[in-house]
Amino acid sequence: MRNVSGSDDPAHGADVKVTLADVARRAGVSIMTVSRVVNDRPGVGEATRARVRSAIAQLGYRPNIVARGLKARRSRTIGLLVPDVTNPYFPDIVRGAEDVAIRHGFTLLLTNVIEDVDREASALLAFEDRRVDGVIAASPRLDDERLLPLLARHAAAVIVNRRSDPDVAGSVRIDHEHGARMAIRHLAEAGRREIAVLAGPAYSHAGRERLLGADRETRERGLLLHEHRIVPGPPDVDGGARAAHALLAHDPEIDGLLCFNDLVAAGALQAATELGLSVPRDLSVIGYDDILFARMFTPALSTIRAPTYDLGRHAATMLLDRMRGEGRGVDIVLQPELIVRGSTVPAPPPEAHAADRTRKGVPR
Amino acid sequence: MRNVSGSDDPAHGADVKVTLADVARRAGVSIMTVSRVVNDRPGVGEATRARVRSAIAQLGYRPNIVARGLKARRSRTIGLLVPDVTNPYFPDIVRGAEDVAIRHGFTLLLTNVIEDVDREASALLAFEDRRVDGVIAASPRLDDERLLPLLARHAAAVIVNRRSDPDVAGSVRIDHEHGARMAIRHLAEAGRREIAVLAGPAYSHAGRERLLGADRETRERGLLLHEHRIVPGPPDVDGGARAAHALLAHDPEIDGLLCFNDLVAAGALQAATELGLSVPRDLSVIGYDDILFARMFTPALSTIRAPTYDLGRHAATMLLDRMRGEGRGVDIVLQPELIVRGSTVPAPPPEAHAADRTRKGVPR
DNA sequence: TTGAAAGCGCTAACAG
DNA sequence: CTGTTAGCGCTTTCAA
Repeated sequence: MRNVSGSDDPAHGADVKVTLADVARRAGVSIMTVSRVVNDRPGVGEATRARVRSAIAQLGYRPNIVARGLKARRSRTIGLLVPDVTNPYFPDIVRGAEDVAIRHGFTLLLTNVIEDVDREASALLAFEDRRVDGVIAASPRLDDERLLPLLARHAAAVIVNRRSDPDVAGSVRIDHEHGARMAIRHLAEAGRREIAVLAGPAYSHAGRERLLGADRETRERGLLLHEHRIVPGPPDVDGGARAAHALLAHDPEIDGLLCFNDLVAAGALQAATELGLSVPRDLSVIGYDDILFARMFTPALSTIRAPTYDLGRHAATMLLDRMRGEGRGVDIVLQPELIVRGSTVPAPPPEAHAADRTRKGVPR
Repeated sequence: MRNVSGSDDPAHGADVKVTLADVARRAGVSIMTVSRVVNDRPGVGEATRARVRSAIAQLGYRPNIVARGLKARRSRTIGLLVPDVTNPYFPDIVRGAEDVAIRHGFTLLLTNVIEDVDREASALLAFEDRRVDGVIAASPRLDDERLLPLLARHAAAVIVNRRSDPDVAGSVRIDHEHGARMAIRHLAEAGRREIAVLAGPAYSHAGRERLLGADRETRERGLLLHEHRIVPGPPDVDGGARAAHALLAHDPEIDGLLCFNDLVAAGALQAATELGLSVPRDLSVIGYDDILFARMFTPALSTIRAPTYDLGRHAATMLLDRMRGEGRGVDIVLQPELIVRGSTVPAPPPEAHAADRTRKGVPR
């Protein structure tokens, strides 16, 4: 019973695949009957059904998804595109999406495009070649001009972290403008007036929305966000360190720094240390995303928490809906949350507040 | 030219797929000729080849990998199994494997089994149903009894972080026994005598090897590793915090702690803080893996660096070899490296030593 | 309730 | 150099 390889044949070594025909022969029925049983379709007598079931079990039959996909035009596979799994922001999205997908019998084809737009485009084509049933593009960097036609060729698509044409793809995103506004407001309330932004990759849509929010919020507070205090750069620790170093060395007036994400913020914290600046005394640093490690930095990083797992979960759910032709025109916008820690204010509030309740895998 | 959807038909919306037959008709040749051109096979005149090429370009033809896989029995897909992408240890492996795979025209089917052995087994079967060309199992938790038959059904397989029967699967692993020995030696040389181990999941093979190394090394140094100072637990921050809290609260003598991985160590650092212990004064903590964030903890975490990216790279290379029937019987064992930071010794040495050279995305 | 025939899009093997 | 035939394992359609 626990023998996956069938009882007739120990099936040591590969390529001894049992087909519908084998099962049919064994059960003394036609291959169509077996197919019906396998797919739980009506039109098979109880006795026959039982006989077929037992043949399936004996032979250890498993349907060949490739063959099924060729005929039936569905693969029960979802293509998931992420810029870089190495950034802890994305694995949470992956897990959210995967949990939903698996529960519905789908498998994820994950592609990591390493922050490379061309690889992004070719990954989308590769998904198509493999006839995935739908795609989720997490934080795509391609411009609409190139992205939308590529997505339009898929039966169903969802974009994470960016607005989209609802006919082409659903959209699940975070209100980044609001997130950036919260961050700026927090910096301002901490008394910071000379604010700079490490803006991340120029092609990031989320980044642009945050910049918009930061710009508006500073303006409304009568602060200035000088253009040369908006510094683009790669969305990783190294990129953050370099950008922050250059920025702070040339412009020591800066006392508040909003970072593209927590990795960039980690780099900024390092740069500050190298330059002999004390955080938060001389400089307040706020990140974005609230990755698991943000609270372990020194000082612990204030940040804007993005509900990443939910982002993935909603994206997959929405995709499944769209595959069934439902839910077109539904967009989901999730609200981020301000998390205050030691990198922006001298005396961090007690850590164990309500904000920590949604995060799994973290003590308390 | 840049029009992916073909020039005849704007092909807005999905399911307007161009087939070999379409191209053949357009080029006025047989479908076999087109197939030869697509696959860069000889036996087609230059003129014809050019004509076919242009038809392919005009129609935006892309081969249907599903159909090809059905006939040719290869999908150019590799199944990659990881316990949990949320642990920064694994994304590095993923990237290493993916870089190699993509360079050779393969795609990764990634499955995250969330530290669940049953999901691990079913993921392996799902790979089979999809007729992947080979599988890489990263740190599989299944016991040999269950794992090996599952892998044997695949044409090619590689196990990461664990020994294996070379007929069934290749093996790329880290010399964990040695790694644990280095860790213990380091603790001992720092004057620690009362050593405990947060051993991670009982089913982890890597964990067992490390325990073996720790046990031998302590013995050889005339130290004792009491059985009740070996505490299993989940391999995440939360698990580490709980285990460390319980252990240290009941056994305050402990002055050296070897952790299953850096996440567990992070939890241990938190627990130490909660218990009012100063690291490294009262307690030295050493992790394992050297994830990107280890250096950002407070204090910065001493750890055993595992060459993760290389692990993935070698695994994929070995798998590709085995698919071609080469390299059976070749095992790869990589050596880990001791990284000393502030969590084990009071005065951390200058950070920017040679050890940092292999790690990408980190300043300096 | 059951089965036979046709074909998804492609490639291997053989013919011309 | 080019094309024809057969068939991968399955599901859809239609007939019994």
